[in-house]
Amino acid sequence: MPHVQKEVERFAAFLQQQGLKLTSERAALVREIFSTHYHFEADELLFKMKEKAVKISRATVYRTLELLVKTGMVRRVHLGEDHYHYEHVTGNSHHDHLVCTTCGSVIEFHDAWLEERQREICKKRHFTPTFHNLQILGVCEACKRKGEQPDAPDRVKMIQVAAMQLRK
Amino acid sequence: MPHVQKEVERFAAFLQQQGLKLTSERAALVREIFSTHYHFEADELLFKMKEKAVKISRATVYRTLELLVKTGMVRRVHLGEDHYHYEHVTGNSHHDHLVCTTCGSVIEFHDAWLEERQREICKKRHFTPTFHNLQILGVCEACKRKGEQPDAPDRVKMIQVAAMQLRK
DNA sequence: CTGCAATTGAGACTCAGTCTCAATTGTTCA
DNA sequence: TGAACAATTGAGACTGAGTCTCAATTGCAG
Repeated sequence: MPHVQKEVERFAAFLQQQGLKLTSERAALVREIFSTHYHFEADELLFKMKEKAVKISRATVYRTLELLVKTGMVRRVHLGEDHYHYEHVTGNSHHDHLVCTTCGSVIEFHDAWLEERQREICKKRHFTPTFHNLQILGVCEACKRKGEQPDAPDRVKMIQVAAMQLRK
Repeated sequence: MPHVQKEVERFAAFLQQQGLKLTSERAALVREIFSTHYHFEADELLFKMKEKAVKISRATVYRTLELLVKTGMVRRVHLGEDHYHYEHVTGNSHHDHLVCTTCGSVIEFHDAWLEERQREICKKRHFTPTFHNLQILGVCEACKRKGEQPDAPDRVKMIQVAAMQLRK
């Protein structure tokens, strides 16, 4: 990922401008976040850092995510029915999510028409939108084809278990 | 609210059909839920029942909400950036939400065009939708007019405090 | 190189929500 | 009507994501 360094610099610039410091922990987190494509959870990030033997505390992970959300480099999203997920924001535009309730996979999509219509709805109600969040829950093609197979051991659950053990 | 009794009966029918029982606690909760219009939180409901001197435990509140969600009489929604909220479902159709991030007020809306477009998007991706959740966050007309006033003590926070004290 | 504000880690804490289990209650059937 | 028994309840322990505190550490401006 050649862009990662650029993202670190973007964050550094923001920090400086706010009178904040670019610490090694913050840089490491940004590098990690921007070198993967997937949506992630805070604990999952914590876990990955431990795996790489980069020691960063839970508190710092959350604090850094908060800063990144403030800069707009990371977005907090609801997926499915659970707690928060995060996704990094690169130049590319806003998108929404199709979430498979069987396997947890996420398909991103963007639809200009949908966005435009939302703007119209807001205008009609004299509401000034700043952000929106649309998830469509359902069943993805692969799961539908597989039919009612017993729940596969899924990635999310495995991560949770791993994170729990770490916590000790 | 003359409809409330009808809702209790609807729930009773569902329970019977599942071999479950209509207890006084369940009936009281349904009556409470369907005699208010607003979105509510589980703890808020618990609090209201205590206020009315109807003793119902936290566990029962959550268990009953779960049943009501299963019947489709109540819907679980994300509003703003927090935990869950619930809303009762009467005959009327699905709707989405405009959520004011300043005062927490919620405007419901329904737009057939939006819904139709979503169906098309799903079809194109071979995704079988079962449900969706759209919130548009922003600033409502009243708050915009008031400008940048210091945060008013809001309803949500008050309820949380009250609920916390109860918990003891 | 120094000084100091910003930052960190460890772990206590919060809070919504879940689970357990003994005691209670609604319903079915005689 | 009443016995029998499964479903339900309440109290409180527990969980897990996220927040807070504070002493020790670190980045950076001068």
